[in-house]
Amino acid sequence: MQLSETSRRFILHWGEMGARWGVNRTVAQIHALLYLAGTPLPADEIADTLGVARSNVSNSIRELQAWNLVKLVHVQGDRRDHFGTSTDIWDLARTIVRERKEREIEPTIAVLKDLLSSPELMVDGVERAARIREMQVMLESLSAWSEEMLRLDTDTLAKVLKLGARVQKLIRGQPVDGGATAGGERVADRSAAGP
Amino acid sequence: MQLSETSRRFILHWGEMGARWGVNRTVAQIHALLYLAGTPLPADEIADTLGVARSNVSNSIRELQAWNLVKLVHVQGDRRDHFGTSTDIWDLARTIVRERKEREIEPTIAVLKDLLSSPELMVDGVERAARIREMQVMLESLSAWSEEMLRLDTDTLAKVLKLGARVQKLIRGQPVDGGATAGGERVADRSAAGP
DNA sequence: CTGCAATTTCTGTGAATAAAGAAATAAAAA
DNA sequence: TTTTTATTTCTTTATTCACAGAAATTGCAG
Repeated sequence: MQLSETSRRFILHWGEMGARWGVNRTVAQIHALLYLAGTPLPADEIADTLGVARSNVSNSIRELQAWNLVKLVHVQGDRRDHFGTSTDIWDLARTIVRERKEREIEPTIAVLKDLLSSPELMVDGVERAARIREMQVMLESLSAWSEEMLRLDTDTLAKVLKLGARVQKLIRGQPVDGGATAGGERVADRSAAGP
Repeated sequence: MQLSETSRRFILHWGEMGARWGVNRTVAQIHALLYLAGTPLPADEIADTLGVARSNVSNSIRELQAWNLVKLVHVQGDRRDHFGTSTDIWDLARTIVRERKEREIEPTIAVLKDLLSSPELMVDGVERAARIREMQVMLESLSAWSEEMLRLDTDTLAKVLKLGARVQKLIRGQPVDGGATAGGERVADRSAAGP
């Protein structure tokens, strides 16, 4: 496929962004290309268009499929596999958030819980244990919150975002529930956070 | 400093997580150590504790300072520089989000805007242009939303998270404003997003 | 069942990144 | 001012990662 200068720049930038967020540059570029194309593409065309090796595309596609970002599609009258991604950007965002949550946040919460249940936890003193606990509580909060957000359809999600921080006005002085607020018990000096 | 098994595991895991999100492993480990320690530490002690070169610590600290995560502190009766981080986990989360937003989201929005203002934009057809635009709109929404969230203090933020998706009930059928919802005009086939 | 086309897996190479050590600089005490 | 200690910067080495090409496998068609 022949790429316009605009498409080329878009793909290049997206590859760069991916790299900064721990995603392989080529993987990100391929996804950007499929998003822009809007229609499923065969692997060799992807390779040609981006100027990377066919095998590289194969592995990158496998990665994207593992992330549920790309699906195998068959096209009438063509033996080759075609690969496509959703053209709904909110769909894609949801998928990425969901996957990162499952692969990274949840396992981290599990590790923290494990550390907190260890019998030798207090060797370092209660303050350090409390900090590990605070981190766990925070990640749990974010996890539960994103879980709920992921269930919303695109239009509702967009509205919630638009409402933004104005939500706080609905909360002010109006307790959400009786539990302790996350990050409530702060420990240790804050000298390092000074101006 | 002597590390307990718990602390060691915490730091190792955090380094691993950092790596997955595009942060240098040592940089993440140093930050984890400072968070756990709760008190500012001199560079050589960090190097000893983590078993990395003194120069490596120097460079990593510089990086953490650039991220506004670590501050230089002076300790009475000690010539050496000490480095500390906030022990408020929500503080840290806010800082990380703010920095990533400024370094990566905002510049990306700028690039997309630039692409969209290019005279040769329509070379690829209106559908591709529309997809780039949708991405820009989404990032703008997220940016504006996070901007507002970052202003909230820890307690309010925790409450907003607890409220979670229940916010939607407040919205249902009750338009937030008159503008078009983000991601509204979907284009191209969705064949790739099948079951 | 044979042969071609498509695709994946494996392996070696090159590039980018990270880290160590050496050298240079800066700062403070004697 | 000299000496010692702390810190950074620069250079070299090592490790990791990405990628290409070759080899192997799969699957369809004749």
